[in-house]
Amino acid sequence: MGEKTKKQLILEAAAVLFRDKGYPATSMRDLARAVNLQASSLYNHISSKQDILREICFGNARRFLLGIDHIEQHHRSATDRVAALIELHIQIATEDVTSITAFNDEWRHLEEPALTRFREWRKQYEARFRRIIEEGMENGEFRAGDPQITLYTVLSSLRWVYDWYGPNRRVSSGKLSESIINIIMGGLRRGDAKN
Amino acid sequence: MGEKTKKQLILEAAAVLFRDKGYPATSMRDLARAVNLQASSLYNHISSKQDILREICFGNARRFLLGIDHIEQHHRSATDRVAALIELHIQIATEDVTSITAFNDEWRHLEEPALTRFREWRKQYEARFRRIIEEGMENGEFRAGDPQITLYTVLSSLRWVYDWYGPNRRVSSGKLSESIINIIMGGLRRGDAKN
DNA sequence: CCTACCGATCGGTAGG
DNA sequence: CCTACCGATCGGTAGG
Repeated sequence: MGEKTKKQLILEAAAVLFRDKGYPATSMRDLARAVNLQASSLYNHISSKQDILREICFGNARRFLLGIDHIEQHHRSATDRVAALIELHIQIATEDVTSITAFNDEWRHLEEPALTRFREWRKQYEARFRRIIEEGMENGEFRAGDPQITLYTVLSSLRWVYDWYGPNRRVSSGKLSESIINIIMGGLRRGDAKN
Repeated sequence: MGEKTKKQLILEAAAVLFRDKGYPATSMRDLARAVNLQASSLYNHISSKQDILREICFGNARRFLLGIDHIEQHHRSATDRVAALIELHIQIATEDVTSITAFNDEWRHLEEPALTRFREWRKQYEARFRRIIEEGMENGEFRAGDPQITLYTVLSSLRWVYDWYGPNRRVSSGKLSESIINIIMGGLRRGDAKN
């Protein structure tokens, strides 16, 4: 179990470096220095640089998929489900900012076959999210619109939290979710303004 | 002027490579191959790899700053200004997708002093955008909220267009702007739903 | 977990 | 615009 902890330390240090410099610009010597090891000693805990990226990306993909599983089971209306999904993204982002940023920005450096698997998972996640938006549009909870454009606008609007939360924790995770849910659900415009 | 054209070709090829592989993973040999040159011959047109990144990032920063200049002069209400800013982002993204993606994702690989200068420009742009949101909240056009959180949510919601537009041109730039303005201004929820 | 080291590739220069 | 080449650094292995 001493082994296990060391590997975890390496993965965490790698996430920080990948976030700050990106995967290709992070050398195994950088990483070794961060955990007080020689570069060659890293290979007692991980099998390759690519292996580290895969663990980070797959681990986070899993968190999102488990999250949407739970939400589909415990919420019924499209409004509740979208609100819960927004909360999920904020919660994941705020409880492990560095890992999620690496996941978001560096997945494209995955090699095959991991890359295809990762894209598959993401496609599934997006399809389920889009289905919820479509249901909301069909049953009148949401205004009509292009579900794909709506999906990407919502998903994308959550991404800044990954880059921003951490150095700027002046706002609690709960307050942040509430603010963002308000903006996404209700828009900028005041409710009593002209349509 | 043959020189000038060749440099432009190099910058465009570099933008494609930076978008696809990222700045650190793009080698000067990759770039040379893309423009049918030997790696060493690139240096007759550009002075360094860093020089290419700087031109791409500064050029796009300029487009955004000129855009917001124009909007502040020609629009008065916060609603019009935010709508015009959204259109600006979509327009810039759709008329030169590759360059803008490199600008968005690779600027952090700028070296000093370019990095500081770039951050400065971005800070100014964000401050002006935020000021418009604050004015809208003060005069009642927009619902009250945290201007900083609102700013980032709006800015971020526009970012997916950079990654997505290009292979997916099934939607015109105008239609896309209209849809996104609707979502950001009015939110997901139907206007007649409970608050 | 270390020392020693590998072949490959990097950004860039010299010189023409 | 090319050939030839530089020192530095890369991810990773051998062997203990």
